[in-house]
Amino acid sequence: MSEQHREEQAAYDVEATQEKWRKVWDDLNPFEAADDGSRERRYALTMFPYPSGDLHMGHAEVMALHDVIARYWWQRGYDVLNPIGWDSFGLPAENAAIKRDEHPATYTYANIETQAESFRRYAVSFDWSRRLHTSDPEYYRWTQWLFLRFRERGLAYRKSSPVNWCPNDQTVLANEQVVGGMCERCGAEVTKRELTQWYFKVTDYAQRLLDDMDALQDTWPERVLAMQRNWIGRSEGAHVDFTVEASESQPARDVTVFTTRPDTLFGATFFVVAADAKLADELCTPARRELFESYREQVRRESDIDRLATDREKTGVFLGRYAINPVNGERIPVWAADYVLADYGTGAIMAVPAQDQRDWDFAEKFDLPIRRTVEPPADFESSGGKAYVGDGPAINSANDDVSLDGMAVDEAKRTITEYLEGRGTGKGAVNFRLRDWLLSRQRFWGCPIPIVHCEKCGEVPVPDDQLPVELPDLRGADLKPKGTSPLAAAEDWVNVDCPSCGGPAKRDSDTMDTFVDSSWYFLRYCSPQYTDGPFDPEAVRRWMPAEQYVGGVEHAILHLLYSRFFVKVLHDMGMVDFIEPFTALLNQGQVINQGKAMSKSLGNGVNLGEMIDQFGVDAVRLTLVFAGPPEDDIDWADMSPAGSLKFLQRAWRLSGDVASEPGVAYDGGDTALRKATHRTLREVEQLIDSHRFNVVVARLMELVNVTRKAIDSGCGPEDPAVREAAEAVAIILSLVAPYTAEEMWSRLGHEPTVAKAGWPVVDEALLVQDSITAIVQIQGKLRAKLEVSPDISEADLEATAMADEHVQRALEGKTVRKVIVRAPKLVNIVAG
RNA sequence: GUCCGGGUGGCGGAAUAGGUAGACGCGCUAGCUUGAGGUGCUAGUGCCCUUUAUCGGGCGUGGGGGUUCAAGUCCCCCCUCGGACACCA
Repeated sequence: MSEQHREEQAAYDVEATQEKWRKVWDDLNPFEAADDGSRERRYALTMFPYPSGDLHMGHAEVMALHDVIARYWWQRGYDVLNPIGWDSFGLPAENAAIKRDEHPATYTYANIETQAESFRRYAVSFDWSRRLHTSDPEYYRWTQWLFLRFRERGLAYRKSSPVNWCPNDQTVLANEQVVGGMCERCGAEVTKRELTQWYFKVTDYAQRLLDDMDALQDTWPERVLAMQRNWIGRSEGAHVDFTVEASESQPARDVTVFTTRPDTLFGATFFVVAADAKLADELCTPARRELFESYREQVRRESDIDRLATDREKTGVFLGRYAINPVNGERIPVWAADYVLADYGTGAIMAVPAQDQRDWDFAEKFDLPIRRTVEPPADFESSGGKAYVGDGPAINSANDDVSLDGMAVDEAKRTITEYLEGRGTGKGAVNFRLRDWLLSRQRFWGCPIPIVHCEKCGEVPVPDDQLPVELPDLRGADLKPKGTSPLAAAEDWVNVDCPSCGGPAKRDSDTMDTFVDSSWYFLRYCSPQYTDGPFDPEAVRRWMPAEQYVGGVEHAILHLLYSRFFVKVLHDMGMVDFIEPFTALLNQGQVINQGKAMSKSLGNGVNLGEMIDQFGVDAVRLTLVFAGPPEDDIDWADMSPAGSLKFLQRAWRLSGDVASEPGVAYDGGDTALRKATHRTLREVEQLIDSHRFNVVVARLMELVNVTRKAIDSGCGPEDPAVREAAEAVAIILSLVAPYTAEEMWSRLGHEPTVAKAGWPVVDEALLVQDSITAIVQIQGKLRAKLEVSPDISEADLEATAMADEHVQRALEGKTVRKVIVRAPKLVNIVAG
């Protein structure tokens, strides 16, 4: 082979190859779901992107991993639904547009086009015919429709309460969007505001959201399930009624507390109400008023971030009142403090300092009594013990009718709860941390809430036949956040006739949280053009639930919890027949650089476009898939896209060396190579099922290596087994590197597209091994390897092992005590 | 503090019905190719000892203990890194 020829053989033109096949694929359009019942259906779903800027390394990783699954399903002959769309409403687009003095729609749709083009170049096997954007009226019409149905079921309602307020974005935030006291989007410190807002009643579904996770136990990442359980925060305990004594100017009243430790009721030595709760205000005596109000001011000024500081000094004020402990009649002082949360439980607690560290700290600070009602272990006090939260016999816990003394915590809880229930002063209760989902936003770029407020009729839903309530254009208007929705200023839009009485009325001017849009998009994909409802129930029955959902762990709570909630409500409405939307979930890791998340401030960002320009789409995809297990982070600094490109060229070169004709019978081919090919195919099948894509690549590399050897120094390029192997390489490679695979396929004499070549049928006969390497251990240490028949008897294997010269030498002067034989793989000799 | 993951060569990572630790790749070393560099190709590469080269030996999966003929894998204790939640009564 001449040098020049070798040079030509050595590499293909990455750029030109991409150009060439892009056009061919556009014409072939191979990835539209047939949905005709001819083949078994599979739904491969990936979290749809938010249209800010172009695609980045993170997108590249998810899509590379997701596409391995989708493309494998195609090869296996399934009818695959692999749709794409954009989560195109939302604050970041609105903020960016304001900054650029553009309309959010202009900015958003321009970004979508850029991203769509990048996805096509990146060669993800999407069904482009089902593309959707949540900001299209055809889509949000049904978001509004769903909102109205939820409202009819009492699951969407308005209430006034203190809400999380982002002073920067000038809008409210759901609890889930406050991260560490900061706005999830912009990082500003979140404050509180009293506002009337729309909520979804997720709390009605708390128990079911928790229970139904059992079905996801083996197919969702444990940490996501743990985070959701944590967020739902179910705790069992009891409600206990305390009577707060009358003061000079105020009547007596009952106040209920929630506790998980009703067994410690005899140890309650004071009573605490959340300082920012209405209850504190109501209980406070006139004499303590001034102190209380100044304390409350101080609490309100504290942002959530201050409250997060650990080891904070306890603060509080006495409210001048006393509560009566229902089991021992004791008068205990009522305090207001900020360590009790207004929106958890009832906003009031019984304080049991002996068994709760927070109460202990408070008692110490304000010199309040402490009385143990659970006996700590003997060495507890001497080792500086404070609050004791462990198990132990109850002490000091008896009145004339009931005694807990001597009981373990569980038994004491049961006993006291029954006692309280019998007396009507308490009962067993379950409490959840989960709050209702606050969904209204005072911003422009979102789905309008389809409600009209009429002075006469009150809240009036916009009739279904008048949907969608479209966003007014407002081009040129000032969209800057002012604390009320910019929609409120669009007079032509806001002022309408009441749909009920025809009188003057105003539209609700808030828009919905974008998480509402994304809670049902996966259903819309099943029938994106459907006009009689949000989705065609038949289409959804055919495709849902999605077999595989791929996306980032950042949505572990928000999006995934809300989507689960939506599906359960739709199930109760009889619109879907399943209760969980996503059968399996895969959270890919992050792409980081030099040990740190990529960021502008660190200047360690890796530009996806540049990487693709330099190494090509396939090499970038291969690098991301080969880097490690999909759920682990990838440090780009440790990766070698140049090495990936090198491998792709090696694989590609095989296709040029195959000397047999397409369609040749493989039967007569070299058995060793055929075995390697079929073993690889079987292994790859299993590896993909268990998401070990990095190992798939390793096995593929091995197959390329043995094929290379077969060509150069084995059976030679004419052998049909070489063709079989090269074709298998192209098909496996098509899951990760579609351009190179297509180029190989073409050079092997086939028509496009390799993506639908079909997975080769594994010949079981070729998986049978003629011989197997048995190992011989002495004292558990490897001493010899034997090539033996796979069905060798135990006796024969032992005899062969004992006869081996290495074994003989190692056993010299020793007595064999015991021989363990596991035919055909192992012999272990114990000698001494 | 609580919960969830991890700790395997210089690096990314393979390997669990307990049975050859380090597959595959990166990097590195030597050689060939080349005017040079790169690419490409061949060989080697866990650590230590022994040997001219063989042959061979010892040690090795964060640390310590245990179960077992046999432990990266199972059990107990500890160290450590990462993530999530965090005054949730």
